[in-house]
Amino acid sequence: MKSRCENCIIRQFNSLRAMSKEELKRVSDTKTTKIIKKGDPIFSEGEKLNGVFCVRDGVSKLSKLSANGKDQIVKLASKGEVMGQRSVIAEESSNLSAVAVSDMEVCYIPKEGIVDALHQNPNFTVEVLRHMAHDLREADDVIVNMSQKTVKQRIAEAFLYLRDNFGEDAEGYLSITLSREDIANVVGTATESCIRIISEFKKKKYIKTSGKKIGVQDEKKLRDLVDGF
Amino acid sequence: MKSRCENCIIRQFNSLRAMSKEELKRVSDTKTTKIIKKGDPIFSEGEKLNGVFCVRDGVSKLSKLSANGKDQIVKLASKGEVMGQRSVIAEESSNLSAVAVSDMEVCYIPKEGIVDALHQNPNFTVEVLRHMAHDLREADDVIVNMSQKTVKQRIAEAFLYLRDNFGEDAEGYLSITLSREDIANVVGTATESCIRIISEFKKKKYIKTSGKKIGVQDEKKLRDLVDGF
DNA sequence: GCTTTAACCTGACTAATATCATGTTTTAGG
DNA sequence: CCTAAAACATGATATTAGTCAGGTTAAAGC
Repeated sequence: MKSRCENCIIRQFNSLRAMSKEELKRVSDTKTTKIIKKGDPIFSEGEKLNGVFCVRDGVSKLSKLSANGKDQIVKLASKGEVMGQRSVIAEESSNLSAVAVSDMEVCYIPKEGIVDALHQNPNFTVEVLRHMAHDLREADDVIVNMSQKTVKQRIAEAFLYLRDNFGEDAEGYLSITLSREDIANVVGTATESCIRIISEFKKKKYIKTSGKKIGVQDEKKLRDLVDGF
Repeated sequence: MKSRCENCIIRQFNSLRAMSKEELKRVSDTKTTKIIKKGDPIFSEGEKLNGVFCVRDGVSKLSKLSANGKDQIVKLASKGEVMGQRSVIAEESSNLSAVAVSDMEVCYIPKEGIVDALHQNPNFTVEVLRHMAHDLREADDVIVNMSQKTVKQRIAEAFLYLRDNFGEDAEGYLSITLSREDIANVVGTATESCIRIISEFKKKKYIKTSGKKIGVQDEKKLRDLVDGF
């Protein structure tokens, strides 16, 4: 049994909510749902995308390979986010790779349904535009953080960001579990430096760990650090 | 005598070209043209924008203040570029400040004409969307550069970027003249470090200078440096 | 359950870059 | 034209973060 986009609550979180009944029906008829295992790729940098991916469950990292062979994670996409929009809209091959960070369920939507709606339904287009404007603002903020904050500050900020955007479990650990290497690739540092700073934070009781899980323990201290106190 | 948007060649470079005759007429009727002196602000971070600014001549730096008091320049806008779009679309106050880097002529276009066109003319909306998708890709590239490249590489890249995007004069100097501090703020480094590296490049004959003007002299060496050779 | 591999961790060293101090040149204003 | 301020420049030093090398622990495959 295939579920319908019309009934998908995920839609409430993204631009698809601005689609008309008919547009949504078409999208639903052409979409395919995929199960993706943790660690598996969804698409790769340079690949021509013929559709977008709507995340129903799990988290994906969107990264770009740098000249020195390191992956810079530019965004983490979770429930409700649409991946590959930018490339489809700009009619360019993807500038990012997407890899599942946890087990995922995503819907693949062929671009035709999206592109046609963009040209015919201004409400939908404006909605997509708003989303992209938001992403652009976030990107500006990241640029400033990268150039003006220390690695320590960026790691502290990353934990707060992960907690605020992905939540925490009953014991106060982050719902999202990233490897140290992934965290390093989010903040743009060497894995060893990242591990060292995590150890330091743990020693200072800013955070707590349990296996791979990490939990924010002293929000204020972390925030002060980020703000430069 | 007031010039009309319909006849403005600048329009060819931006999303306004996708507007209908009527929409353009309205924009032209409500716009005002301003002369802005080098160093003068156009708008500031946090300010609520009630319109966008279309650059007719000159260059503006778009920057964001970081916690440690430094300005990070996120973009340089020149002829044909529209500033403030993002904020107007997202209906947020501006996340960036705009300051004239050279004497400028800009047209201020009240947002109503833009917003209404966005909701009524899908071609225009898609055109704006494409532009923003492009900007977002560039932002991703900047993030990777910031985190993965050395200051030296970023400065080398900046000179090549400035030449490719703003051109050079008959003697081979960059058409755009930035202070050392501005260059430092583009690449996200300390002014002293920037000056030092410029001196080094000059000594190695990668670039030449004449007063404040800088010219690319050895493109290949600069490019090799950027690419990590 | 054992073995292999990947992830995590720590120390020592090095390279890159920021900061501070100070001097010189250029530019702008009266 | 003169003077003050801003921009440019360079040296010395301190700090940050990257790299290399060697471990330990945890996880995955046979």
